[in-house]
Amino acid sequence: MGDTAIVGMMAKLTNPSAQSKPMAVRIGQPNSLCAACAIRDTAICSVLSDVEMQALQEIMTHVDLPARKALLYEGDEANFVYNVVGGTLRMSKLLADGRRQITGFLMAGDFVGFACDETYSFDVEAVCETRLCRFPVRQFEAVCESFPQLEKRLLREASNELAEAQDQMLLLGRQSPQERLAKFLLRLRHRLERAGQPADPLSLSMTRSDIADYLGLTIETVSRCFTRLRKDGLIALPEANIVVIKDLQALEQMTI
Amino acid sequence: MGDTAIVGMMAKLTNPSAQSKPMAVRIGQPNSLCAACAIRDTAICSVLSDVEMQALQEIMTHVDLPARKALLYEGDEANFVYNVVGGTLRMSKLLADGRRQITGFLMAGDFVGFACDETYSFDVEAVCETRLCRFPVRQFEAVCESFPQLEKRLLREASNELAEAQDQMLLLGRQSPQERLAKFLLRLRHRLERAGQPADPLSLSMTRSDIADYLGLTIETVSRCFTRLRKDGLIALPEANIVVIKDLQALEQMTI
DNA sequence: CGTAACGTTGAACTGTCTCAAGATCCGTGG
DNA sequence: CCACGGATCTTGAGACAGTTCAACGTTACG
Repeated sequence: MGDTAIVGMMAKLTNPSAQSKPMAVRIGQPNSLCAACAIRDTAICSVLSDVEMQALQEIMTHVDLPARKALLYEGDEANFVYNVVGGTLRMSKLLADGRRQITGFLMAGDFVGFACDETYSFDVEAVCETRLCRFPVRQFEAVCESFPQLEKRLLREASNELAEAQDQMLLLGRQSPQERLAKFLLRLRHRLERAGQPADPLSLSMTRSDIADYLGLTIETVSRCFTRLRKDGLIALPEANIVVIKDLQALEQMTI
Repeated sequence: MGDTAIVGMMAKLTNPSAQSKPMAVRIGQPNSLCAACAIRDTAICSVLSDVEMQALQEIMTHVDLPARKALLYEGDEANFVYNVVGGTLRMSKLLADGRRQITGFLMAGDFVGFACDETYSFDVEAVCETRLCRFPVRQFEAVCESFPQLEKRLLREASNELAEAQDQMLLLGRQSPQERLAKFLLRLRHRLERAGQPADPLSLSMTRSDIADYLGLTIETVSRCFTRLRKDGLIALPEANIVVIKDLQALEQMTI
């Protein structure tokens, strides 16, 4: 019974086209069982045994966000760290005049909250309906003390993000709009596959504006690039948010 | 006696204008004393006591690189991690046709070798004469097991780099050439200050080509931006590689 | 059915790149 | 000591890619 509810929730969270009324931010006290969680084997929790996980579960609460709602803002005190359970978020930075750069999309299994300061250095907002589990950072650190493999896993996670960030710098600094979009689609595909979500008809949860701010382009350029890839037969676009990859090799060739 | 030699070495390494004949790669077996090292209190070693540091020192060897020599290439087996003792290196990624993006400059106190794979995902080359200390990654991990504060320090280091990477994405994706150069100069100033090196007349160890590949621009655009900043009175350029910041506030204002 | 958000397309503009030439600095060798 | 060649940096002119501005189409929703 409880399980079906979770499954239903996850179905909605992982399928962006299944829209529903935005609900208020909900902080769930009644913890669902971590052992049965969808990201049990992919998130940082995967390095803990079911018994060890008790310690995490005790300090964990759920956060549910409707689409477009912010989880945290740059400058906020970094009091919590999170795991994404389902849905998609965008991490971004702003300039004074409103220019925005999205530094990454966060999806099921991702860790949120690497902070070098007392405060976050970025905004995080939900792209679509999203669920996270939340840990008070102090207590989380205490759990890390007990389980060194958790800290090691965090370091692996950070190293991964660092490598991705470097790849994104290459994209932003030296690749053409076409190449950027191709890389974006391939990454998204890879990311969804890894999260065990449908990736053949790629379903985009983010808008053209989000993609543009991620790729360092304007929405018009992004749109033109989609059209170009479609006309060249590399992709199909049954709907604006549904991408079918028709020539994987050609796409991959573009990004090298 | 040994100490004076080290001091002399460091003077050369930290002052890019003090050029000397390029020497071959030298891997020093006779370890200088870590306790007396210039980066003892800024690098990751700072979390270890002199006694604890013995464990690191035992597995450490020095590497000396002449300018332009590579330390490692993308795809190499990630068998070592490093600390930069003195000098400057560039970390970069290449596309098949030779386009290059420099993802960061490494200076005294920086850690090298965050790898999410069995292999490095970037090139690292010396910009000027450089010294590093090198640790076999397996043995380094073993030392980490013994001293959990070391792993914690690494995580802090990675989180820092991640925040810098995100700021660089903002720069590459959304800032004008002028803003990019201003930000670069301020960062370099900050970085040198932190490393305890002279930062008032800013002495650039990297070429215009390096700066261009770091900022996602061409060398011509970088040159024009230098000229523009000079004509606007924000900086002075007594030599091409010496920058005097004349209006710090105006520069800072540009980057926000 | 009307409005608002989102996406696409076209035309003109503009900033950066490309290409080319000249200036400067450095180490080398006559 | 000076001439030379190479590397680096600067500057200019023209080309072009991506942005800006504007209009239109589509979809979702009250």
